[in-house]
Amino acid sequence: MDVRALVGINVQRLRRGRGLTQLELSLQSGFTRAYLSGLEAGKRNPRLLSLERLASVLEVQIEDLVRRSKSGFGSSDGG
Amino acid sequence: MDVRALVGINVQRLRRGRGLTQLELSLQSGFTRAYLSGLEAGKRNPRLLSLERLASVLEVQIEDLVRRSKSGFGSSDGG
DNA sequence: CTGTGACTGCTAGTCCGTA
DNA sequence: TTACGGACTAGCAGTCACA
Repeated sequence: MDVRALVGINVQRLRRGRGLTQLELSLQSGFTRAYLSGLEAGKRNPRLLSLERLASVLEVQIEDLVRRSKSGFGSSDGG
Repeated sequence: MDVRALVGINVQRLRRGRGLTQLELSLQSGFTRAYLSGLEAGKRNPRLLSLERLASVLEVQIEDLVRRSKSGFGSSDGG
């Protein structure tokens, strides 16, 4: 699981959780809709301040964007 | 407190905690020493994958890099 | 309402020298 | 051991058009 995909999933979940469309989030965050689409798809490598901006609009901490959802706990990162 | 400064502080603390110099961290992470210097000073805006790389070398999660140290809890962000 | 490809401008990150 | 600045390269942010 790529971190980018992880962030994408979290953003989409958070966005939908707040009943927002990509368009609405784009308006509030200042990012374009097309960019958010790619972001949620895990195809983008956002900057720290971009993450901050997103977290702010979604009313969460940055750590909530990079945190793994619990669908299997413990990283099987053997090395 | 800027997020960039926050990350910088965390990186420096974690690095020193592991007894590493900037040079050693640069070797292990692949980033240049000059860059790490600016990063720890909070002057850089790293990308998500860069954060991941740093966290990996420091053996922590990305969230540990963006998390606020508890030196006064509660953001007075009235928002 | 959302995903994708080509394009342009900006900047993250590199390399080198100095204090 | 670390901080700072300038020129350079590669990759990303952001846009438009199409489905």
